[in-house]
Amino acid sequence: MNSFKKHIEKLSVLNPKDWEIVSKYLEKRVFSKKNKLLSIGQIEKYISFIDTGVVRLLIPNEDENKEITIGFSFQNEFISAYDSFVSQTKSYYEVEALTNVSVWSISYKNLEEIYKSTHIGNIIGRKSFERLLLIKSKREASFLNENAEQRYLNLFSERPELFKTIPLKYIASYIGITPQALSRIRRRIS
Amino acid sequence: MNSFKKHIEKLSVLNPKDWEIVSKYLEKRVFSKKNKLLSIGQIEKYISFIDTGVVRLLIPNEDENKEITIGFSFQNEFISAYDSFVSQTKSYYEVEALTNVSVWSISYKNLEEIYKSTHIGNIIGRKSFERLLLIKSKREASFLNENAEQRYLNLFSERPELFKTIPLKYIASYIGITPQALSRIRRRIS
DNA sequence: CGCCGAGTTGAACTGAATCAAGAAACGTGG
DNA sequence: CCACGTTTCTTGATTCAGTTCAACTCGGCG
Repeated sequence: MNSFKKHIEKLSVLNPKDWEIVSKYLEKRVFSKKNKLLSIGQIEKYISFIDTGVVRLLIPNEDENKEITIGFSFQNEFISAYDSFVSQTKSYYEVEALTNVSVWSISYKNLEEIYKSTHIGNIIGRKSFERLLLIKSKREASFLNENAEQRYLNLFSERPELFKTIPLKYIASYIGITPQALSRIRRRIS
Repeated sequence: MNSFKKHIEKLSVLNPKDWEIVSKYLEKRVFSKKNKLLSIGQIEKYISFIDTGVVRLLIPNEDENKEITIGFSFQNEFISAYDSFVSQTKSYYEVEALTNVSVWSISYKNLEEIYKSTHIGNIIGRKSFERLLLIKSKREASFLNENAEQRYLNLFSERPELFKTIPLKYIASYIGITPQALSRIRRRIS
């Protein structure tokens, strides 16, 4: 729980009373590698803070083996199928554990309680949303006016940690190209 | 103000007291065609509801004439440079009036007041965010696993109103292709 | 040891960009 | 209300980035 506490202390001043309330609602959940934190069609019940591990967000495709990766999250980041979470409707993407994963989760209902009774609740909700929107917006812009090589280089400079743990084929999918194309780009620029 | 009221009544039950508070904070703003509601580098101060007109969101590009369109909004929709608004940092995109435009705006500060003193404030914030996130997410998925023709057809079926008022070159830019490519697609499928 | 998934490489193909030029539509001033 | 210039849209020819299909290498694991 300590990593979570430290993280939100960075986002905003955390008074002890607020923390008391928040911590009461934290649920620890663990998942082993390749398992799903959330499957297609389920309603996202949690917003989660990754204590250890790496997860991937993906949209599985009609014709198998053509799934697309829409995001990754690491230790000390929040993760949720936000679309589904905020609207409490079925998710059209999956959340999958790339490694063994351990998270601290707050359920939708409990988050509402936290909103009502603390100041920090809003910060958690707002900040993790801001971050998401920023990533999505950058991503949109990069699809619209960069080529694959530039997208790769950007990703590499902005999130180098990705390349330590994540298979290249998922990264290829994330930047919107085939593994073959990524392989060629990497050879070209090295 | 009436169109705004009707709109939020659709989103949630609106009690008279809440409306009294909200309406007090509404500012009418008008822009004539081709003017900007927000320029690059400014901080978005408002969340606005479009009473009449059409606006376009765009990222102007280093080499002129290569700007990219990242969104449109119509009558009875909310519009804001959300990224900038929520984080109160400089916007990297512009909001431009494609026609003469009239909006009802709520400033950041006043929205905080509304949050504190009404229930409807949250609904306004939350719903317009949900909508944005949904559009962005769909868009991301469509860039990743659809070709230009499919993107065009989707857009056409989902937002036919776009094609009545908006120059095709902006639509081309929005779906991520050149006007020439769009022209060819349209010929091919008709 | 043999297998399997991840990554690489090659060759052919294709969707969309680019460059260039002309046609159509639009709006502004006389 | 017409004439003009400007912007938008279309069409053609060429080029190019990235896909597809296929074969091969490499490293880890049962």
